[in-house]
Amino acid sequence: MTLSRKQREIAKRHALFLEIAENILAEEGFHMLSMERIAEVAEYSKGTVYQHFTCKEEILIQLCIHCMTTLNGLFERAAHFDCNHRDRVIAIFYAHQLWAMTGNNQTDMMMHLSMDGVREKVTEKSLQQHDQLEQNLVGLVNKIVLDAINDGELKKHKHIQAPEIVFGFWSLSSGGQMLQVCELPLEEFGISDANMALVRSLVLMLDGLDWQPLHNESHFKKLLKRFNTELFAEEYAIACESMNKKST
Amino acid sequence: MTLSRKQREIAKRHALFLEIAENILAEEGFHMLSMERIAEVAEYSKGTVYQHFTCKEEILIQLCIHCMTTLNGLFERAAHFDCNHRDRVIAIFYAHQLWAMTGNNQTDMMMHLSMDGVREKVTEKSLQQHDQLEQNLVGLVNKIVLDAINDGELKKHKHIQAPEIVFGFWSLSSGGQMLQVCELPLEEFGISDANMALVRSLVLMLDGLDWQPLHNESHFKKLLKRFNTELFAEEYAIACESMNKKST
DNA sequence: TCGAAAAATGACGGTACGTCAAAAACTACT
DNA sequence: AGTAGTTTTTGACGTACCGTCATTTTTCGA
Repeated sequence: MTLSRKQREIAKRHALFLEIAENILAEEGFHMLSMERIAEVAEYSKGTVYQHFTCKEEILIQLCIHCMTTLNGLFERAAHFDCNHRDRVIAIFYAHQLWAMTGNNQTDMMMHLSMDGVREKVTEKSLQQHDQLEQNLVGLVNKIVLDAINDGELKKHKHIQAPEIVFGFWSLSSGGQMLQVCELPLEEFGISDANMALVRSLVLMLDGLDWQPLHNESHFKKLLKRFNTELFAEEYAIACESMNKKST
Repeated sequence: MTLSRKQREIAKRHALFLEIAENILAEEGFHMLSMERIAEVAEYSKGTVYQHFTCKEEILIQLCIHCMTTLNGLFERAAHFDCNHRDRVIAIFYAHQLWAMTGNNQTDMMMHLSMDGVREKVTEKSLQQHDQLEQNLVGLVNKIVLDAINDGELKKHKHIQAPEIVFGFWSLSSGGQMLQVCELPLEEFGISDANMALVRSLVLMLDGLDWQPLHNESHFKKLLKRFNTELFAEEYAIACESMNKKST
């Protein structure tokens, strides 16, 4: 019992540190995140922070793991939505966009993680967790593609296999988010709603694959509405709120 | 005259510093790049390096500008290749992939640039140069899309305009490169040739747009061959060499 | 209440950034 | 050539952050 209470306290502080780190990241950006600062805000000393995280990068990857777990949940939900496989892919893609809008700087964080020198410094355990989650996310989409082929929605292509299709989706989505994160003047380029542009690009790919059933515009609009009201009602609200805050 | 000689010397050293920075970046990664190290390798003192670059970030953006100038050249060539508009888009996309394979860590570099805190620190002049180049690159592709619409290759879509289409291409390409740069085990996911997967994804988007004339496989193969032997013969050779070196 | 074990602390060594006063090199004029 | 004035180069310095570890403080059972 005593031990357990102690453990609970430690876990709580662990979460506290992560939360503080996330706040700093969201409000002041990555370059302002430092161990000293976390310790200061948490009113602990640096050494204590180091008892929870072997290094700065370890905090980063644990935040990422947290993010990806959320994302995994969203994807799972989308993958089991009551619709055909084609629309499920769109649902997952949409979930990714929604997620990026929801939290602050989450995409940014993920980008930093994939940068040079991070994977080398991080705990083996965290690395495995991270890679496992990544596998899950990709696997989920991959399975839908395969299911679609099995169920006849999608014809097998000679020159592009399921994993390559998934890679294409993944590139489109994460690339689009990256471009949004770096302070590009997208409006100047003539893009008012980047996320919608990305979803429509995805649809282009699906159409290019001749993935049945093809949409007409009204079906597509209805589908989006279902996402916002049924599947991701809560997330949609948060995303809207978050967007409003930004423009204020 | 005297002044001019001086200026030439300064320009030469400027280039030297940039070259050294590029080498360090390519061989040891971003986290090993430091002003001290550049000075040491160049056999100058730190202060002298700071006379050329106001800060570390300034070196980064100037390297990026150099990269983007090269890229701009490739894109220009591709945009005037003797073929239809559809194939020109593919040529530009292909150029981007080839470029990423050519140099070392160029994509990596560009990613670092778009990260938080860099744009704030950098010279106004460099920033403008960079943004101008970016505008050029995007504008080039945008123009091809518009031309294709004018020439009847591509029908105007109600719900996705030219800039959004370009944004889709851009996301796909840069996202794909990002995923390759972070040390993802793409083979494990079932992807043997990521760049080909990306090009094929692009073709899916074009097909989805019903951008005429549609390809059959043999046309596509021939087109790629033309890129490798006519349009980008030199770059293709360098890219192959670079790939071999990596696998050694 | 006490003493051993566990936890928290912050001084310390190290690295890198960016600055600036002093030293060195260069120029032009006598 | 010698010298005075200007420009360039230098590296020591102040600051910030990382990660470590000996010392101090707290905890907890006897």
